Amino acid sequence: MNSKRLPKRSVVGISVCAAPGSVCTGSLQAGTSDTHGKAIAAGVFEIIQACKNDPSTGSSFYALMLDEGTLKKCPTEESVMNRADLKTTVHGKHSHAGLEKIPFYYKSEEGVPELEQKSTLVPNGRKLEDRVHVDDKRSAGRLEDTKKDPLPQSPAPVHEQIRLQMSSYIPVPKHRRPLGHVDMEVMAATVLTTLSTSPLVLSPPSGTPGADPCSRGWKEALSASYSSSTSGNWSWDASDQSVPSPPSPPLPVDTNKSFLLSSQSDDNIEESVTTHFLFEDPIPRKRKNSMKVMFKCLWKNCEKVLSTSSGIQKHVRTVHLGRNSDSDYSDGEEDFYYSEIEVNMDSLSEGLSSLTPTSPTTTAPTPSCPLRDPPDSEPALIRPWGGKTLTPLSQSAPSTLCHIRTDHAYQATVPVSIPVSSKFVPSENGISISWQSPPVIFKGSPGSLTQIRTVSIGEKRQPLQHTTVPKTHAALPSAPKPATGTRKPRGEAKKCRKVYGMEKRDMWCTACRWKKACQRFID
DNA sequence: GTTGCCGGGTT
DNA sequence: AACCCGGCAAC
Repeated sequence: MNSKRLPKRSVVGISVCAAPGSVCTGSLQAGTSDTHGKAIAAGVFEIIQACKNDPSTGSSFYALMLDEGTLKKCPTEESVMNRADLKTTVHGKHSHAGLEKIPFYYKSEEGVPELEQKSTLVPNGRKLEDRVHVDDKRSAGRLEDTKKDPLPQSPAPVHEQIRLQMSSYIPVPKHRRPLGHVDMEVMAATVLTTLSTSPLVLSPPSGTPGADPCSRGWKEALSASYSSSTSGNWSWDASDQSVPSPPSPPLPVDTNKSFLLSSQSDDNIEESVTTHFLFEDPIPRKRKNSMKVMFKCLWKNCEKVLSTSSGIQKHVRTVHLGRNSDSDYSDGEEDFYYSEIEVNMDSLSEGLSSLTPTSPTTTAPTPSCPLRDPPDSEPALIRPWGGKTLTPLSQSAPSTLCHIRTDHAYQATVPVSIPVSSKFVPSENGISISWQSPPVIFKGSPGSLTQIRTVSIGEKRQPLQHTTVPKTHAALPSAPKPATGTRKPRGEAKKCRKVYGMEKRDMWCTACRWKKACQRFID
């Protein structure tokens, strides 16, 4: 993928696995073609609504729903595994590593399918791409064996074959209109609810070896997807070394989102909730604690943050993608250009509360990274703390936070008060926040956040070395500033006035000369 | 009273 | 943005 803008995606697959006795759902969607453009099961779309293990029989049940609305029940995982139209495998005896990330199949704009496998956990030492190919070949071969039809050209035969292969299925009226994704999710929720009431679910057995890794894998997959969707840096998990350099803006693809991406609906919040419900994601509970999910535009130099995904989608679609603002049509491409972030609303409100006329920081300009040296009015004075050189990287990244430790930097506040420098603008799409900081995940209690300032010890100060702000630095939404309206306590360090005296006022730092907070002897 | 510095004004 | 200063609050 060399292009910065990823091709449109049409299909996303998500693996599904379940702990013994547990329930999980996900979508498993057969693509229209494999990585070589070979058509397999074109048009077949199905979702594994749920699966659970039956320890008494050792088998698993899979509830499958085909795109025409047929709900099927597969008594064994093999019956799922052997499905010719499945591009990916559900957990099985041969994938005991448990965690599999299913490749994301993107359909490029040229119509040439591409495999965008971003993250691969190799269960059996095999690359997942290889695995997919093998599976595809195996599937194709099975088709050939059974039907003597080398390449099924239409979905209909495949469907028929699926029906033949299924040991049982739950019939659904065929004349039913094709399900929308929301309907599918509702149905999935229904299935989930049904299954979750099973005693097997309520008292999961302690471990069938074959299924246990699945549970772990599922949890890990969830965890990985969540972390990747909220970490703010768009690196994949540690096992993922095959990620190409991310496009600009980075690609926020995670499992959950991939699940959602199959939908063209604008109402992704509801979907998200549904998804969380379906996945029994602990995230909502976590977020109850004043954590609000915001959606941040990842477009370069765009810091737009909206409270709703539809809003950010519309923003991306209209502002960056140049789509018609009237049209709600979404091909999902916008999803690449925004990410989900968590905002600690407590911190935010705290920051907002400081946006009062009495706030001493409201006029704080956005931290910037001036490359130039400040005009040095004191050539004889050694100032190791001033005039540091910034790397080109820090220049090119406007959102990169930089410490400014020049004598003129008194106006540049320490970049910690993100909410303070935020603009909180209500909009029709929800709350819009614009800030000049990188995507930040606010985690942990605000009380644990401390304002980081360069510590000076007397006049022997080390050159500023942590130009690149540590990650923890960015996670300082609301440095516990003194209560709004109160002054910053007077520092302990001597200031230029005391050090140099009035007679050497020209040796003072500029801030001191201007009766600003001393920048040379920072507390 | 001294000192630090915020807020605001001027250039 | 750089510069300046009134005024406030902590010492």
